[in-house]
Amino acid sequence: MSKTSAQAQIQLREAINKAFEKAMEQGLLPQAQVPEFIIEAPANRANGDLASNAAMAGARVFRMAPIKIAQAIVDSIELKDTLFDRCEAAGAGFLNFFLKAEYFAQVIAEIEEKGADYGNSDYGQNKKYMVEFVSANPTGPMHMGNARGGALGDCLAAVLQKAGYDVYREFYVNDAGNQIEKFANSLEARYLQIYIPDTQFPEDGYQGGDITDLAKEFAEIHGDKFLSEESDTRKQALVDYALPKNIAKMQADMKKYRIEYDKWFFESELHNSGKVKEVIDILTEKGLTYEKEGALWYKNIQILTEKLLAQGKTQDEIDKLELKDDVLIRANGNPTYFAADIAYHKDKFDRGFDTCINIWGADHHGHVMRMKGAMDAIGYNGDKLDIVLMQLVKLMQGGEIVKMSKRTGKAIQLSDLLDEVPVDSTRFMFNTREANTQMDFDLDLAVTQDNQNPVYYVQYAHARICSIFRNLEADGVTKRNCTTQELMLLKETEELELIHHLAAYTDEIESAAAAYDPTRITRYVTTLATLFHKFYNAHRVKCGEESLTQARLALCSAVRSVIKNVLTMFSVSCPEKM
RNA sequence: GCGCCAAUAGCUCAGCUGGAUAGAGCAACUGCCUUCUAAGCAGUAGGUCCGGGGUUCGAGUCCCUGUUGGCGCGCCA
Repeated sequence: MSKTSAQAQIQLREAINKAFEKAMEQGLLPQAQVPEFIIEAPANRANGDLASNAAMAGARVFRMAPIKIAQAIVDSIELKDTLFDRCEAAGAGFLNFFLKAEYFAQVIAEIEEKGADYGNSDYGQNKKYMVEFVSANPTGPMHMGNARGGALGDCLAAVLQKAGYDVYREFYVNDAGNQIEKFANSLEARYLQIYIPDTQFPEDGYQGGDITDLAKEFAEIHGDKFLSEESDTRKQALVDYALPKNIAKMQADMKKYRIEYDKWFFESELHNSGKVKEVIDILTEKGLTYEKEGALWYKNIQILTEKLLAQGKTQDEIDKLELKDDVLIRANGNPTYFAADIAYHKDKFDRGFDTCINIWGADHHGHVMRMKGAMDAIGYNGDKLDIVLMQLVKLMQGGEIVKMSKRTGKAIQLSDLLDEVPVDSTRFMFNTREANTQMDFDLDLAVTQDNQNPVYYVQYAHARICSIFRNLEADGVTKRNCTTQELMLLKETEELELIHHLAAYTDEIESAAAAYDPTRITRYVTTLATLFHKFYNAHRVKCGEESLTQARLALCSAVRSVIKNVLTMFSVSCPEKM
């Protein structure tokens, strides 16, 4: 919470509590427990700068009409040494509070003083948080879902940092296991088809054109010499060629998308280091595994049933879920993805993270409960694993749905998107919709760089302010430090609305962090731009009065500073001219 | 069948822990540039907040139920 707005809230809460006490002492209210109440900004400023439901919340305990309680508080409240000017009882029993002009002046001064640090919070108490996001399979190109996950994950990480968490970004590369075998089989088939056209392609293979291309490139380098080799040798050579290429491409794409990971974590390391075996052993020691039909199973039903019973679910409700046990080691001896994922998350917690956040596609939601349960099962706290589920992106082009799939070979890839749509716009647009909502991404619209795009609207406000400064400087008017008295000249509705919104920034950061929702900040900054544009159209900075001009310059400077603050945090550029 | 997510203006979506007259953008219509960037602003029009119950001073928001849509329920990841 910003210092000034926090100060106001604290003062108000205290004043209301004291007013309750005083009103009870004086017999205006019967003796009772002071109720819980909230303080909020009313939608309509005619109802004050801040409002409280304290009187309505007390209706039951005081056994009085809310409006009468409100009146008692108004009569008893002392606001002399606060940032508040006055208090009114209104409506059904609301308490409306009006701020003094000093408050608004103080907000501007605070933003000026803090600059790029404005909005920083110690909310996160420097806790170590990992955000794992994108983590696309290296068997094929990244798609639109990865694009959304990248923008949401990276900006969530940025918001958490701003809110005072110690944040670590990680990409999990599934460079082992079943899908790599499929990858190998697909590559082999495409390679063989070059020389033996009627070679059969595996039914569950990856049909994307990228596989054919990789096989061709491989053939151009090595020719037909792998035709005579053993299949295993041939597949190994193909994977050794293609996998690093795919991974390098993913890394290049992420970089282009302005995402810098602290670590690219390779699944193969978990297998090679014995960490997968280790967690399986732990589970076995705890009696949570059994063998059936040649495979090793994990007692998911038992673990989740215990967990859900502890949460107050009934056995009947749990039975309805039709829980199933999971395989850890297949009959063919290979560990499953699930086994590796338990080892991966154990490793995360072993690295000292307080909380691990994963951004997953909604199609993985079935995995959430059992993954958390598995953490509990190995003796860790599954509640420290938080999953943000992201509904899949529906890609629209020419009014039709473009089905995205690695297997159709017709998917629009992340790299196509990055070639066509500016990164600023892509990152911003994906942060205009909550993870929870299904999202249509209109490729035609995104590709067209027009003014419908909210990112331009925000950038334009910034450029506009820069232009004001340039023009006034050309006229010999330079911003100087204002006194509090001068800043108190900002009295117009548009000015005060703007300052209110500026003051709310730190709160917004904290609530976005708490909700794991960076899209709130996108909306925040869009609203900030709107309020600035309204102010700009209603009033002139260069208005003929020196002090007021300076006060308005200070306001403009504060708005510019906060816009830049947000855009920089989200790695979106902030042009001074447009 | 079971579970997860959703349903708010013609379209895309906000609405934060329940609060005062449900908001914005796009699309439509009307205005505003000889004065700091019109990529902007002001205004008009547009709503049974999916239906039905319930909880209370008060419900778009919470609970129950039904309907519709997306996703999932593998020795896939």
